Amino acid sequence: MPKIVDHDVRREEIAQALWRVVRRDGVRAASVRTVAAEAGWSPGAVRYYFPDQEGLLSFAMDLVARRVDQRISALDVKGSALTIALRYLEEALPLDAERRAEFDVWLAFMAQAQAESGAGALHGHVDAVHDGLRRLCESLLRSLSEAGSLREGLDLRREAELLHALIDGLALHSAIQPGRTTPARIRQLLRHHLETLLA
Amino acid sequence: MPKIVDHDVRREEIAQALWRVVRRDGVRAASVRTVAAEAGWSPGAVRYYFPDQEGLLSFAMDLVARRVDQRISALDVKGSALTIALRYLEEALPLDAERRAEFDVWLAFMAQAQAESGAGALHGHVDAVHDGLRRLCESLLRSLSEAGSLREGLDLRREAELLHALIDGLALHSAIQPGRTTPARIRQLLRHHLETLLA
DNA sequence: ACGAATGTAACACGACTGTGCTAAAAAGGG
DNA sequence: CCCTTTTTAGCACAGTCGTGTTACATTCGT
Repeated sequence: MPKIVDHDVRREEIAQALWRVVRRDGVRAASVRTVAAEAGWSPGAVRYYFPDQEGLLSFAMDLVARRVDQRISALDVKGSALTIALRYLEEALPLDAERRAEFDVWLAFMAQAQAESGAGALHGHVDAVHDGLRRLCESLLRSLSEAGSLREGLDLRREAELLHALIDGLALHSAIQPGRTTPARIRQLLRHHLETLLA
Repeated sequence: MPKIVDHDVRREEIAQALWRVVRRDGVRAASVRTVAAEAGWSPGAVRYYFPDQEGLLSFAMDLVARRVDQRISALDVKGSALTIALRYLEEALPLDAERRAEFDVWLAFMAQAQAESGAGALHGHVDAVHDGLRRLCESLLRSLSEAGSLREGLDLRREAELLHALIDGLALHSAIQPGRTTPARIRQLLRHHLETLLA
C-alpha cells in the first residue's frame, strides 16, 4: 500500500527539530507550526504523528531521557574502579557539543516541568532521570568502596548525594558559562573531588 | 496633578505577579494579559509601566537578582569563619518558601536566557548573579584560609569552583525534588562538605 | 473650583496559537 | 493499471498574543 515510514523514527526527527527550536528560541517559541517548519514538513504532517502539543513536548523530553540513558547503558569501561567511575560520570556531563545541546533542552524542560506543579507528564521524566543519576552515583561509590579504594568512615549515602549535586551543578555551570567552565576544567574538578574520597 | 504613585514600587508588584504566573504555569504563560490579570490590573495598565513584554521579563529577572543580592549584602554574621561561611551560603540556597519561589523563577529565566544565545538582556543578569555567587564562594574560602582553618595545600580557586557547583547543584535538587532534598538535608550536606576542607 | 498632568481602561488591528476536519497525494499489492 | 491504505497538505475555527491608539478617570497645584 502506501509508502511505509517508521513512525518512531519520524517522531524522533520531529522531536529533534523541536530541540533545535528550543535551543535557538526557547520553549516559548516551540509551537506546532514552528517545529513543523524547522523539520521541513507541514503543520498537518507533524500533527499526524503527535496528537497534540503536549504530546510532542513530552515525547521530545522523553527522548532526551532515553538518549542519556542508553548512552550510559552502552558504556563498558575496563580499568580501576576510579577510572570506571570517572568515565561514567563524564558521560553524564555535557562535555561535547551533542551533550551540550541535550542539556540545554533538558534545562528548558526542567524549568517548564517545574511549572506543572505536582505530577505532570514532564515531571515524571525529570524525576526518572534524576533518580537514575542518583542511583548511578550511589552505585559507583559502592563499587569504589567494595574495591577498598575509599577512605574509612565515609557515609556512602551522603557522599552519593554530594556527588550527585556536584555533577548537576557542574553541568549547569557548563551550560551557563561554557567559556569559563570548560570540559577540561570540569574533568579536573570532578577528578579532584573523587580523589578526596580515596584512601 | 494626579495621584502620585511610585513607579518602581508598582513595577515590583507587577513583576511579582509575573513570578506567580511563571511558577504556576511556566514562562510560556507569562503574557502581558495573564500577568495583568494576576496583578489585578488591566492589560493597558501594566503596559503603562513596561514598554513591552521583553522589558517586563527583563525587569522581573533583574528583580530576582537584586533580591538575592540585597539579602546577602544585608547579612552581618558574628562568629567563627566557618559559622559565617555556612550562614552566607545558606542564604544563597532556597531553604524557605520565599527563596524556593525565587529560585523557581530564576530557573525558568535561566532556561529562557539560554535560548537568547549570545548576549541578550537576560543573559547579562544570569552572568551577574553567577559571578556574584562565585566571588562569594572565593571570598568565604579566603576568609577561612586566612583564619587558618583550612587544610594545607588546598587550591582555593579550585575549591571555590567546586563549592559553587555544589551550591547550585543542591539548589537545583531542592527545586526538582523538594521532598527528598529537604532544607535540613541541604544544611547537613553543605556543612559536611565544608568540614572536609577544615584542618 | 477649575484645569492640567498623570494614571487607567478599553478597543482595534494583524499575526499567531492549537486543534478539528477534509481533500489531495503517494505508493506498493492485486 | 488500478485500487486501497497510508501519508501529507490544507483550510477553518475560536482563542490569544503583542502592541498602537484613543478615550476616560483621577487627583493635586493653583
